Amino acid sequence: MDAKRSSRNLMKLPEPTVERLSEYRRSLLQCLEQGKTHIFSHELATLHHNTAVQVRRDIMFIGYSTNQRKGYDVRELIDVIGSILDSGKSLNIAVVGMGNLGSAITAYFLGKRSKMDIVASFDVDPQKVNREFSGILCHPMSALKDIIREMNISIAIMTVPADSAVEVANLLDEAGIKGILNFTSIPVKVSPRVYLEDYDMITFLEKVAYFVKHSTRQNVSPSKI
Amino acid sequence: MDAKRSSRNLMKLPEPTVERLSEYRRSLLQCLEQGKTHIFSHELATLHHNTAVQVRRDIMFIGYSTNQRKGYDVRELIDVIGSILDSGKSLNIAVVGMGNLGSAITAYFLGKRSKMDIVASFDVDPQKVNREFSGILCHPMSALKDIIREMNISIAIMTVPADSAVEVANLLDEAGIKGILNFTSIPVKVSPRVYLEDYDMITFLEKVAYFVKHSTRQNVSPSKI
DNA sequence: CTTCTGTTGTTTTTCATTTAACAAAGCTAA
DNA sequence: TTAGCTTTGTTAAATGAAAAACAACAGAAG
Repeated sequence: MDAKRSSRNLMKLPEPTVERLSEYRRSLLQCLEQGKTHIFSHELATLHHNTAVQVRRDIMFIGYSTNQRKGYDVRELIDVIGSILDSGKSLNIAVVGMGNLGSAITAYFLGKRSKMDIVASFDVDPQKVNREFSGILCHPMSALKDIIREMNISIAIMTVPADSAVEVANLLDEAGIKGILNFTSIPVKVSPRVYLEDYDMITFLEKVAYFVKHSTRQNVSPSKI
Repeated sequence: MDAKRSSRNLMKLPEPTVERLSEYRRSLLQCLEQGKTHIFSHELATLHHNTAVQVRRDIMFIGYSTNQRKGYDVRELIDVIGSILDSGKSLNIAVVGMGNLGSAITAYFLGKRSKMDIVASFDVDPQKVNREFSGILCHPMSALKDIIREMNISIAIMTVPADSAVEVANLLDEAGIKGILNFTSIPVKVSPRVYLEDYDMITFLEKVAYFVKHSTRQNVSPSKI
């Protein structure tokens, strides 16, 4: 069932692979800054706590290959991953809820990736409305639907208090948003049209706690070169 | 290979299962607040965008069962999940780096879970040292090793700037930390003894972006009841 | 009392992802 | 030039998780 992937990025990649590719790129960009032009599969593997085989397989997946044995060309690899992850049009993003977390995230993302731009933010607090946070203008909640349409925003980052999570999610859904990254600890329901990713930090912390307690586990597989 | 799991929580659970259990508990706690005493498998499933079968299988995994057909007893289920996730001693946590993100996270976690306490924070900035953030005292970076030992801290949340990530990770490693939740966009190396979870928000955002673009995908499986 | 419906618990099957094994090819050095 | 080492690319096996199918059982309704 090897559905032809001759021409790049036509096929849909499995979720874990997409995640890893994003991580690889992050490291590759860093390598570039340090003037590193080539990188071996096992180097990338070490950086991301998995195996060299896994890295090669991922890279094969996206159709890149080098015939050199000096490792992968960093620049080229970044471009190929980019052609998969960024494919085509760039997406506009909004941050909803400009509390501590919201403004931290806005500052954090700023200019980290082309092809993904935070273009607006929202809050109920009149103190915050019409102010800029990290250069991004904060709009009143009441304007949410209109602005999302006008500015062609397709992804929302939800950083509102728990008790308004459901309400806000509904608003976003109605406004025709395409994807939501939910930082709230509340599970929300949206129409199946919307891609929803729940991102609860407590869950991750509990995961770490669990494996710390059952600490026979290693975070690196022993077969790693 | 059904390795006996007669007595609860002896066996190590797979990572995805641990993640889901944590998420279930979050919703269950919410149900409790709303006065809901029983919950069906398909209700939990809807809340978490997976199937009723999956929920039942997870619950079976941890050895809980109800003979009633009124659904699971919310209170009991919370306790059983707790006995797995919180098993035994409670863990002390430190936040390293009290910038925007660090203080946001500190405030966010506050009192959300027993059995996991943020007990200290650290920063290089003299302006921040000796102040309290959300009731947690901020210590100078130089005291990191000592405090970690004194206060028996086993998990660190890393929210420092990118360029000091590696250095801080080494410090934590040397101090004998058991688990690290890395919010930095830099991959760090630690000894295999340490459980490391990288938590890059950009990766998640890129994942959402990818699947928004390839939007044939549904976020809920159609076979969900 | 019996039947029917709705829900759970377990086993089996299917599927996807990871791991391993192997083949090919380029650089290096003798 | 050739032998050997190192690294990649591909195919095949194994593992692990999700889905489906099925069995059991409690309560409701008639």
